Amino acid sequence: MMEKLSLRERNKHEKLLRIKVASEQLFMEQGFDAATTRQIAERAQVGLATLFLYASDKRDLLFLVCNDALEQLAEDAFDDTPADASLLGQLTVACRHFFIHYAKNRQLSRDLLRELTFYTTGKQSERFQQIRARNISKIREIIVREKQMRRIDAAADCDLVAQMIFYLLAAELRHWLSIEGTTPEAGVQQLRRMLEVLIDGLQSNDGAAAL
Amino acid sequence: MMEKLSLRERNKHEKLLRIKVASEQLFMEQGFDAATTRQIAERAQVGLATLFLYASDKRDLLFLVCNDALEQLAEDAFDDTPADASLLGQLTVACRHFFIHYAKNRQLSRDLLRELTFYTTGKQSERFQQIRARNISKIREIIVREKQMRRIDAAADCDLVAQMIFYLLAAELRHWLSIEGTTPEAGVQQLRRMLEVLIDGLQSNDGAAAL
DNA sequence: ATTTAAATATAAACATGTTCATGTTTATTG
DNA sequence: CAATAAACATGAACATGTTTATATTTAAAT
Repeated sequence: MMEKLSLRERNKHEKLLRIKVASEQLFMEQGFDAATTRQIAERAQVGLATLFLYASDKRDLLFLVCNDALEQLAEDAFDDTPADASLLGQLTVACRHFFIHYAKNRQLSRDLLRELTFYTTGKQSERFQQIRARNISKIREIIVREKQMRRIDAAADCDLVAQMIFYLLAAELRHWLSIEGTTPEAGVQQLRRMLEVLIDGLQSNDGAAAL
Repeated sequence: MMEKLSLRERNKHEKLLRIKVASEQLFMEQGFDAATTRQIAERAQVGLATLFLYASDKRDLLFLVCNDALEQLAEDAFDDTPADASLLGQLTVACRHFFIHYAKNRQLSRDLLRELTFYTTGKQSERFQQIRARNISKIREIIVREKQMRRIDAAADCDLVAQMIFYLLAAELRHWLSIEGTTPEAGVQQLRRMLEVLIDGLQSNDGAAAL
C-alpha cells in the first residue's frame, strides 16, 4: 500500500490523534467542564493554541471525541433490530443500545446532551448532525418496512413518525440521565411504554369494545 | 399596610431588582453569551462580586430573569384552553402560546433551552423545575378530563401521556428554533400533526376499514 | 450611645476559554 | 542547494466567569 501522506500530513494526523486521545481521557476522567484545555494540551504534548487549530472550540473537542462512538452506536443500534419482531420490539431493541451506551459515563453523557443543543458552528458539527439525521432515517426505515407489511396505518407519515420517536428517545434519555441510581433497563421500559401509547393511540376503545 | 421590611431587607430587594432589570435588558439586547457579568454589574450599579450573592452563577441570572415570564406563560397557555374543544384543539391552543412566546426573542430562547438542560444546582433551579412540573401537570389535567368524558382510552396512563406530549412540545420547540425564517404557526402545525398521530395511533386501519 | 457581631458589598485576584503576534517547520522554486 | 513562501505551532496576552480577602453597613446588645 502506497504511503501517500506527506510529512506535513502525517504530523498533522498524529497531532490530531494525540489531541483526540488526550481529550477523551480527560473528559472521561473529569467530565467536560472540569477538564481544562491546558490539561488537554499538556497531555497531548501540543501548545495550548494548537488545540484551536484542530477544533473550533472546547465544545468541538467533545464532538471530536464522541462522534466516532456516536456513529458506531447508530450503526449497532439499528443493525441489531430483528426484522421479524414487532414494531415495538424492534424499536425497543434499538433504543436499548442508546441507554446502555449513555450509561457508560453518565456525567459525560449529560455534558454531551447539553452541548449538542443548537450545536451547528463547530468543525465537527456537520458530522454530528449527519449522525443525528442518520438515526432518524434508520427509524424511518423501520416504519416504512412496517407500513409495507401493512402492520401500521397506510396513511402514516413515516418521516413524521420517525421524528416523533426520535424526539421521545432523546427526551427520555435526558430525563433518565437526570435520575440518580437508575438503570438502563428502567429507561428502556419507560420509553417502551411511551412507544406502546404511540402505536396504540389514545382513541377511546369504547366503540371497538362494543363490537 | 404595615411596612414590615427592614432597611437591610429593602436594600437587598432593590439591589435584586436592579440586577434583574440589568440582566434582562442585556440578555435581550445581546443574548446570554455576549452579555458579560461586568456589563450587568455596571448597569445594575453593584460590584461584580455582588452579582454572585444574588445568583449562583451566570446561568442562574438567566433564570432569575426568565422564571417570571415562564410562570406567566404556563398560566396563560393552559388558562386559554377551551374545555369544549377537542383534545387536539385544546393542546394546539395551549402549545401555540409557547411558540409565540419563544418567537419574541429566538436567540435568547435558544440560550434558555440550552441552559435549562440538567439545570438543577442554581438558586433559581427549584422554581424552574416547579414551573416545568406544573406544565406537565396542566397537560395531565387536560388528559384526565378527556378520559373522564370517555373521549380517550380508559386504560391510558395520564401521567405517561402528559409526559409524552411535553416531550414532543419541548423537542419540537428546539427543532423549530433551529430553523431560520420560520413562523410560530409553522411550529404549531408541525406539533399538531404529531399530536394527531399520538391520538390516532399507528395501528393499521385495515381491520376497521373491513367493517 | 458605644460596642460588638453579623450580614452585606466589593475590588482585586484567580481560573480558564480563546485569540494574536511571532517563531518554526515544511514545501516549492530558481 | 539556497531562497522564498506557505503552512503550522506556540507562548503570551486577553476576555470573562467566579472566588476570596477585606471593607462597609446594619442590627443587636450592653
